[in-house]
Amino acid sequence: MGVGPPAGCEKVNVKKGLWSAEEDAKLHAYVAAHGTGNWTNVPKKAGLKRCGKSCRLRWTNYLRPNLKHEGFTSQEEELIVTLHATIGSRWSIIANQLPGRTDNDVKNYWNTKLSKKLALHGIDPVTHRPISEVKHSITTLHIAAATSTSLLNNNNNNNNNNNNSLNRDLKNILLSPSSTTSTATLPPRPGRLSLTKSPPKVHFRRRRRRINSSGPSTSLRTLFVPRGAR
DNA sequence: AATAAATTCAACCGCGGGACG
DNA sequence: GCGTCCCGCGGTTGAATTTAT
Repeated sequence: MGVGPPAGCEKVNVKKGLWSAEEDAKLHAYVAAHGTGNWTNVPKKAGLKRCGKSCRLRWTNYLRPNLKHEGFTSQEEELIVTLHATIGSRWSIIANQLPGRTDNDVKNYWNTKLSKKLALHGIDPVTHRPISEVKHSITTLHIAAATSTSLLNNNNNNNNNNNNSLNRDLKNILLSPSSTTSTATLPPRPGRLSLTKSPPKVHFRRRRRRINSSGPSTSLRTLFVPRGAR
């Protein structure tokens, strides 16, 4: 898995980069005639020098009908912030709540606008807590790190066993520069799934179900089901 | 007007995981 | 159970565009 390029993407003459209007028209015409499904074969059948993955992305993020291409409304903004505070960067789930928006749209909008907007208002965009509160947590963490370092140094004197690497890793986590700018090592906030960039996927897992549609092809539906459920 | 810096966003990448033979 | 195919996701990149100097 994940070894080498996806099928159809290994050719040297496969085009990359921005799509031309002509390519868009070809893809649009193909999907209109045959529907979506098995993207691997789409480039060949549609007469495109692209890999299937690129075609799928172009379709889902840009050409698909009913997509909104105008700016986000304040209501949409509010919903994104609320959902991000609850479930973190699960862009596809957030986008599902916003008709006409793609996960890529939402992700880009968050990264370029909303996170900065929140920071401007003194809200940490990762934790959604006031930045002053987060800074206090970081200071506390630094004190804890210093204490840990001191303890580790004492315990490791004349001791060259396997625990050294374990302690070194612990030190690295506690003392890493990222811990001063990120809350990844802070304890989870009650009522939230996680504080990390990608909340742990213990609550949901993606399941795809092949469904028979009335259209010219079958397609897959993504479902989110609790872990352990079949 | 020139150009450097910042911003935007479409597209790419790598990976996880379901379907299926 | 295993291997392969394929799709979808989140993170990242970089070209195009805009803004600042």
